[in-house]
Amino acid sequence: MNTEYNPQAVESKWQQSWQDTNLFRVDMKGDKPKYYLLEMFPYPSGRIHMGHVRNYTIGDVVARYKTMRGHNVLHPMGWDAFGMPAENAAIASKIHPKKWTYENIDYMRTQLKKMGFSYDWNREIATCDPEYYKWEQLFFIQMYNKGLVYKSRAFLNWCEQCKTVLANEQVVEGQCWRCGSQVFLKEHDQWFFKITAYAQELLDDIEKLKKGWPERVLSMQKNWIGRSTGTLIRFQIEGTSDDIEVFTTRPDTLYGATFMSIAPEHPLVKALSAGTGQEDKVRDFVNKTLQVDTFTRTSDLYEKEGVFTGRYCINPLTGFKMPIYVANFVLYDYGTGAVMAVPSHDQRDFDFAKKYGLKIIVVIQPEGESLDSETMECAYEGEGVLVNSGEFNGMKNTDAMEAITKHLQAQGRGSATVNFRLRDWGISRQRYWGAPIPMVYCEKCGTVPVNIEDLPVILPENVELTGTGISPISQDESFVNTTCPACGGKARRETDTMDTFVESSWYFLRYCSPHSHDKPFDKAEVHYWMPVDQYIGGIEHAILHLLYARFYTKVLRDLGYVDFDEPFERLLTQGMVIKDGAKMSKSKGNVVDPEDLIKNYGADATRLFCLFAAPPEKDMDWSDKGIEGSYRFLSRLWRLVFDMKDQLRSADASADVPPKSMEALKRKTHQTIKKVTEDIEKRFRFNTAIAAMMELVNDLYRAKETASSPGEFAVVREAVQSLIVMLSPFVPHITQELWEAMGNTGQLLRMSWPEFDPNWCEEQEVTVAVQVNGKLRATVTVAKDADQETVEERAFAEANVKRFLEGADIKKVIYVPNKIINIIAPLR
RNA sequence: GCCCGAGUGGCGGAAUUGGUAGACGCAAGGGACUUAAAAUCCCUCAGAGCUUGGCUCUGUACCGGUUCAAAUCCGGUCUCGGGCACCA
Repeated sequence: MNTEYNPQAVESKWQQSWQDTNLFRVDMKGDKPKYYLLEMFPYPSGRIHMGHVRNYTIGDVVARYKTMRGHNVLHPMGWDAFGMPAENAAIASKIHPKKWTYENIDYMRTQLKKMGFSYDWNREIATCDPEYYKWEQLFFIQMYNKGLVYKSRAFLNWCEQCKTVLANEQVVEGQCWRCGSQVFLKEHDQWFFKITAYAQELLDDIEKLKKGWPERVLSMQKNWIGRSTGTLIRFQIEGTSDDIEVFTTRPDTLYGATFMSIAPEHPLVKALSAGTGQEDKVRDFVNKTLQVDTFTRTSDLYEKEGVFTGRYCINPLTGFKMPIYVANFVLYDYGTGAVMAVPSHDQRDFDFAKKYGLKIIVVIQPEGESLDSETMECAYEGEGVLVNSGEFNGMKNTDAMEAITKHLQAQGRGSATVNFRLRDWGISRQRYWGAPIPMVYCEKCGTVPVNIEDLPVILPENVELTGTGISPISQDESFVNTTCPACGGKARRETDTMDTFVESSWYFLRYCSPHSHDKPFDKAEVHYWMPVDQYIGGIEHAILHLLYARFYTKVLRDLGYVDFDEPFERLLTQGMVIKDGAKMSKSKGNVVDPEDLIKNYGADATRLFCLFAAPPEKDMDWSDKGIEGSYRFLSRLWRLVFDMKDQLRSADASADVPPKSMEALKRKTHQTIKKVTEDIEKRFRFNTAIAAMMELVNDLYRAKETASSPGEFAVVREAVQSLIVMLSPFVPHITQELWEAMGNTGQLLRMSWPEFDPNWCEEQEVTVAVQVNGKLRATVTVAKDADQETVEERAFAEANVKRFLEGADIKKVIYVPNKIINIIAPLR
């Protein structure tokens, strides 16, 4: 053992040892309770960043802790390896995405090993491996056969920069989640996963997640699913037998519906305007609107405009001829893409009606007021009583909602319905580096799934990447041209690839049996390990990945693969790593490279600071000075053991009765064990756990000065030994080295977690605060659980207490044992 | 606009059930050791005041309330962060 703490030497020594002994290998043998700890796997972008370091350090503490508590812990790692950066790198520097990806994986694996994370590398997976995406293609076909996958032509979010469509979840404030450029709507053929079929279940099962997931994530998911109840109403288009369908949450205002607004993307637009003389105007308006990016279109400031289609529809209750407008504010995506407009009771419709001179009819009167459609200056959106509403006049509007819906139902013109904001998940990507969609287009048979025996549909490697926006594999004739699985005739393959979020929707299942060749995963293995007991990752996936994975789990359940409803029992969303008040980014120049930290301070100091600087769920401020503090602490720990190593080696840690001089240290030791155990177990508060261990080190430095006899060193040894074991999940390398230096053998990961003795956790003397009229006037030290009389006697003896009691009558004394005594004594 | 969270020293943060606010660390200042520096060790460190080895007052975004006692509970306000949002 060296005098000086040299992290590099210590860390590489033990990393080698762990690898050589397969220390982190797990399987489902044994009678220990299982524990599945999962961190969100990284995209192999090239190097790990501080966000990974923080995420995986938190996970590693829990994994090691649970192992030491006697659990059989599955702690896997892999690569979310399909995705656009690989392709962009290929376009920019002519490296094949596969080569680029696998080189990155190799480098990042080395980096993760240098951090000392306890992954079972035997279970490593990369989603770009055909052995992985083969099963995804199988799921796709099975979902297709079950009606959970369909193809449709629709207006979709298009990112010009990435040359691909995006799912709704991947558009943030009208911008691409990946590159930040503006998103436009563009008409496309797309494959969809029918996530809406699970909308209600996804919402209902949030209840099951309440005990283990952060409230914040659940409320975001609830918002996203966006359930609202209302009425579906069919309006007949004048002069035809066709209908326009509308979803409304205000059927009570139907008598006031005086016109109709439909989205520019609505498929009826063309037909409606045909032959009315409005055709040109409508076409120009639609084209103009479609050119506006999504962000502008959905902003409050965007001018509300519309064009009359030249047609009318009939209000089913009043028979009123409602002009049909194409309006730029109507979302094709929500409800039916058409809205019945009630200008008297909806501000937007009111503004629109004023602008285009459309009729306004008041149908709800608020109590004690009388609105007049001629004079009203804004819409009335509140509650009231129905007027101008035929047989419903006089009814409260809240009652009228149901009554009118029933009435419509009887006429065959409407029905009560539930509408979700959630849209089906569009998964086609017009990009190369992804899993091919296993479908074939046959001239005779139409769209046909690939035969299951023919999977995987391998992504061709010999392609040219130009970045022009045409799917590269569509250029590969040998890939595209195939035979129809049904009739054997000439056919063409689908050339879009799947959204990479599909891969991350089930990778946690593959980890359970990563080498399974004949099926996606072994049922018994999955049954043993799943669900994930603790999932850890960034809040940025609150909706995206976490919603998709929940959906996919339910689909796989319905396909008979798994028998649980939710994949992740508990979720911890860790905060971002911030420096100088901003998220680390190249453009801001505030990036800290973990590799430099490992080089300068070692992995242990890096891990320690990540855990100590803030509680895991909060954003963490990076501080260059802070990591020096962590390094200082580890050096202090090193010296402590080094200075005493001879005495510690010869001391007997099992001596039961400590000498008087060491009672305080023994007490502190057991208090620290209790605190650290509870902080990890109950609260995930690693920062306070570390603070407690720092206190113990401070006390040990004091004890070191006074200890001389073997009996005293026995207590010191117990303290140091417990400390090293407890610190090992946090800083596994230095602790292992010190463990050995003290004359112990074996891996700390195989040691059991120290137990505290409750008798030694309690102080025998306590400091009781003495208050007079609620203000602190003194403190007295008394025996633990001293009775009130004793404490009172001591309290009254305090000079400062006497001073404040002078000229006062003691009315009442409140005593909380071991804490506080409050003397209530108002002045005379 | 609706729905969540948060607000404590110069800074990161602690106070777990309402019971001594500021643990632990960083920064800063002072001292010891040293030829010197680094490292290390020790001390001070919320603000104001005073009769200064100690004591008083104020203090957990702001205003008010409940309570013997509030950072913690309740009502209101402000600020910041996040989500949803022309959602029919």
